[in-house]
Amino acid sequence: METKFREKLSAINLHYKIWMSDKKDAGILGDGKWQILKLIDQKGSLKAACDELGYTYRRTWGDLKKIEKFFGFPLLEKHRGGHEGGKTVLTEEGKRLVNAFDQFHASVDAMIQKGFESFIENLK
Amino acid sequence: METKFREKLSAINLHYKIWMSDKKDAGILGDGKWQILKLIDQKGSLKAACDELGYTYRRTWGDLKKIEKFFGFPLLEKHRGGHEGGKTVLTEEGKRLVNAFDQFHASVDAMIQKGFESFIENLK
DNA sequence: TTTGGATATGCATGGTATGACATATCGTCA
DNA sequence: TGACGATATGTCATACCATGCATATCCAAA
Repeated sequence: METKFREKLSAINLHYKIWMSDKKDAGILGDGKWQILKLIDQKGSLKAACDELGYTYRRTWGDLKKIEKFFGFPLLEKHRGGHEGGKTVLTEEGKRLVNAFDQFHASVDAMIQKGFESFIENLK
Repeated sequence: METKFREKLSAINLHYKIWMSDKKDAGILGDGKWQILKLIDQKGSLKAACDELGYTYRRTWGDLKKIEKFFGFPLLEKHRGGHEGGKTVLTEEGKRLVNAFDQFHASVDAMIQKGFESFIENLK
């Protein structure tokens, strides 16, 4: 089947976002916070993680505050002071959350890609 | 396994968005346009569809213009004038696009829900 | 040939998200 | 014990986008 769509299909880029919210739809965890949590733990520093991802410290700090407020317990071990200025790593719960989201995301990634390919086929 | 997360898990709502864009990341088709396209065809009217979904006519009109500009051919048959003021229905291509997105969305819906349940289980 | 209601489009404005800036606090190590 | 650099937090400016308002255009039916 030849359709008018054919020549445009390769110009289409697929995007998607998954996130979780509380009852009031205030964002809790999404791709952004997930990434930054992972990188914070890897680098041992909130600031360093922000710098690398190009996020502002101010904003990220607010995001992390929200997610911890929602759960009611810390996901991060934050330390101020010291010669290095401070450091931040994930708590056990933080690691658990990130790992769960890792798995979720990986399974969704694969499926969405497959579904998108079918979508394109259907338009050919 | 009993974790600190347990009591909060039921308060978490899952959301996701799928959309397509051109190379410049200008939105082409997403949940909003998909819904409105379907409803326009059903109602035979752009205005009626906007009213029902609570979208502004002004905005929706702009959205539809973008998607048609991207594809380079009409997805809608728009008629002005007449006693009824005018009417709008999908072209063959419009229907084809909506149907393809219908299928895509349905398959993703089911899969994401399943993945989310596993995510919750992992946190228990 | 007039009327009515939907399509079509420009523009002004106001609210919100975001970033930029400022500054306080902390604690370890040299 | 003082200096350093990261954590922690308030505030203000602004850029963006959604919304609303206004208005032009069209044509079938009465």
